[in-house]
Amino acid sequence: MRGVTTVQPSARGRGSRRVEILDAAAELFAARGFHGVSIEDIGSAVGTSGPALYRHFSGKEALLAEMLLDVSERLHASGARRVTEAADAEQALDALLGCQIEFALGHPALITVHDRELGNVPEPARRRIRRLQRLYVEEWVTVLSELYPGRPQAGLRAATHAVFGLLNSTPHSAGELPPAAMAGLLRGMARAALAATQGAQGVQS
Amino acid sequence: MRGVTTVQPSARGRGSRRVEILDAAAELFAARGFHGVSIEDIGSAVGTSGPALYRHFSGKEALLAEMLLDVSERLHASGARRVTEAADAEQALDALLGCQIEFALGHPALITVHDRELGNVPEPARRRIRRLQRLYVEEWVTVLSELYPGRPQAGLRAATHAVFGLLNSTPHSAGELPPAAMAGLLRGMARAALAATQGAQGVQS
DNA sequence: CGCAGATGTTAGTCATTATTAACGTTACCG
DNA sequence: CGGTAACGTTAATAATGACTAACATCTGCG
Repeated sequence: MRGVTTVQPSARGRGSRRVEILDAAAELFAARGFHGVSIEDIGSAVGTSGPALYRHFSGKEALLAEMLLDVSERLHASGARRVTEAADAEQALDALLGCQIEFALGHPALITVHDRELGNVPEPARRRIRRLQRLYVEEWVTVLSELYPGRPQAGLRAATHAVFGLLNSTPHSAGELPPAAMAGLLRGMARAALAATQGAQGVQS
Repeated sequence: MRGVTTVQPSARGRGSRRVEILDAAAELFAARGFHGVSIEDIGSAVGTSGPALYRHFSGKEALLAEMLLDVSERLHASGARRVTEAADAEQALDALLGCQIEFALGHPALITVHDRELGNVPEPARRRIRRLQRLYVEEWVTVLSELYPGRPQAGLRAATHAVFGLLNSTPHSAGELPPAAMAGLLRGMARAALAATQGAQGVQS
């Protein structure tokens, strides 16, 4: 009945269906949480009904795993590349900021899911995702160590997480500002916040 | 069988059971999400089994609603009180920062649930929670407007959300730093980030 | 004492939902 | 043409889970 896909059989790229599904699932997971979304929901979001998804993924958890793995890899990879291309620590930080801001503004749903649903990924994949996340954070910490020498790593790690929180706030203030202005604002705030880690260990009254 | 509550019938406060349940539920919701936690889970977390909770709450959603309503009220109320007690805008901002940091460090689970699970609250209560959240944000925006005049409200609102993201990052960097150091760090970063909203509308290269 | 009320318990009930089974259809390839 | 692989479809199946019912127990109070 619905096999009337006479339009374009499976044109438009080889594994195009997979990404289509992943995109739809990301939106839904971000909006209602992993357990708040059913396979049927995802299916109907891409125009098929429910069990069709098992032609593409071995299960709901596997779908989530692939999604988060992909995000972690993209963040880590583009972060690493742009850092090695940078001339100095200053530029490296700019690159990292650009990387994260670009991703947060461009894929708010993925960012949201990425830091909420790791707990629902089954063990084999979870370790890999965690490892990539850790590497990405360490990239930031390394650059910051170079830029602000003498500051303890623990503080820089906490500061990094804080900046992630700041940058990833995008989904909460959606539409408040045009994207370009938002990017500029976030970049400025993040830079200032990082610079302020200076003597913060108790100096503040 | 389990009625051997001969120890302390219901001593230790009148509605102590309710808060005990709310606390346990907050931890669980923060860790696994609203739909990832069953009534049974919450029950066994407080030593009773499942349906006993219906003696205290009319349902799972009602439980969540009460939890979020309480958080929103506490944040808004203490924010409002401390702002009116402040001598000037500078002190008001300090008060707001203290308010939010104290809450984020003291009740990470509540903070987490508060900005993830609003979508699962049924309509009558959801509106009230949203209203309180909006009022709380507007409190920040008002103070910031006073402190940094001439900046557009939209930008300040976005900046406020960004600072919330920064401060609420606490659950992610748990244990990285002792609480006092963490509080100082967050305060310093937030202050600097807000001050940097100055000419951020595109000045940054 | 005897009853009211608060708080639990266990055993249903009824939906929802992930996953599998069994069965088309369509497109391409020899 | 015949067959195979890719992709869907509509039934089960089986588990889980929210909520209700029916039935204690314990406390305090008249």
